[in-house]
Amino acid sequence: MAQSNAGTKGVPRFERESQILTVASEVFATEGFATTNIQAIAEGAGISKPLIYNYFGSKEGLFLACLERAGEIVAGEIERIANEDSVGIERGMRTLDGMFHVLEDQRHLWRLFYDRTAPTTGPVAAAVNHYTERITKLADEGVAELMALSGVTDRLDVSAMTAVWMGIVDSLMRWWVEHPDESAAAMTERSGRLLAAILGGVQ
Amino acid sequence: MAQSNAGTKGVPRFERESQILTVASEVFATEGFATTNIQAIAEGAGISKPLIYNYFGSKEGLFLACLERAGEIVAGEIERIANEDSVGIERGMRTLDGMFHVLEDQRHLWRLFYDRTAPTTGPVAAAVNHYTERITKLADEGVAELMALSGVTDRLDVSAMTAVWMGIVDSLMRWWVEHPDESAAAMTERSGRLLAAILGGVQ
DNA sequence: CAAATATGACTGTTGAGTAAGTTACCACGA
DNA sequence: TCGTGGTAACTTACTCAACAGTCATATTTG
Repeated sequence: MAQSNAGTKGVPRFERESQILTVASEVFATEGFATTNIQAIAEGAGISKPLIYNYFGSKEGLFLACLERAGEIVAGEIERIANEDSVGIERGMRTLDGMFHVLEDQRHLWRLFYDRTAPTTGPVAAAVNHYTERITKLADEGVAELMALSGVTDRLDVSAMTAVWMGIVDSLMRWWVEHPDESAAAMTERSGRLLAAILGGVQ
Repeated sequence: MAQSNAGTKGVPRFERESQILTVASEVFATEGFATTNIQAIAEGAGISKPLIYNYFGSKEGLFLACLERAGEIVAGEIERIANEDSVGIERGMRTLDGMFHVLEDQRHLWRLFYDRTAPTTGPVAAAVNHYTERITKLADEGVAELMALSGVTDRLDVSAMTAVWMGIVDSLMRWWVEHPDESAAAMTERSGRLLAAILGGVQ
């Protein structure tokens, strides 16, 4: 059969992989793993489906690669900030600021880890666990510190508060995705105003 | 062909529908619309797939019925509390308490409205919009009131804070699903302690 | 026996994954 | 500087399984 469109376009593997990952991360993060159509990713990247399978092996393999790239960015930044010497609310605000800055041009990446339709066993589940644990561990540590300042040490309370904190970050990220004109710096400032409003509105 | 298992089992339609909805809501809410297998719901309810199609027409029809049942419960309760006369943080805490109580035996229902894999057009999308708007409208109103106490009136700030507030409720619900032994009353008390910790931990 | 409740066994489509090949690039020898 | 062969990049056209949805038929109840 005539396959007149085949043949290399001179794009080296690494570059093509990275381009595919960019497209795939956005699609996976917005549609969810199960709903995502590999064909659509191929079209979005301007290539054919088999090339994706050549490079990533399977849909899971592709998703895994997306997770790893995103996970290193997010977990790396959170760990970097945890190693600074802020505590309590201050540490929370710095973490938010860090997230806004590293994810400014790829805001959706955060959502890759909150996908109910992703496989719950195998390497994907392992990677999700790995990164969420790295992130949750530091969140939990920060939250425990904050709560201790008010004399709360109950493990369940700390665990619930950690869930709430992660939920807050998640909400802000989602809100940010829907407001593409807002800069990272603007988001940091906004977060500060929201905090102040809570603290001031209680009387 | 011999279909020896057919024939009525004496369960009237309304009762069967309601039983199917209970099973379906839980599966849809935990797996997501796209990943959910109708066959699995049928097995969970101890009936066959065609019966579901007889009663609900399609997968979307079934999901829609779940949404409507859950939506009325949640939106109804939030509206009831909004008509009371609390404001600010107090109103937020009462809303939480209301949610914990009406959803105590069906905690996952809340998640039905946060499904990225649900259809984005047609009657399902319309229902999701209808209920999230009813809920968000009241949340936004409450949040605007709270923020006004601190002198914040910026629309974007209020909108972001509403997103955060809904995210907090969502996180607590999710945490609750993972801690089935906690009662509604315990959750309300816990929420109070978490709030106090934030307010106290800032100095 | 009419209507309601119920099912086994099918169809059709969608989409993950693959087989088999085509085309461009590049290092090397003459 | 011009073949030439090896390899990396790339595609068309398929297979196959899962699952939404349907059809024809069976059983019970009033």
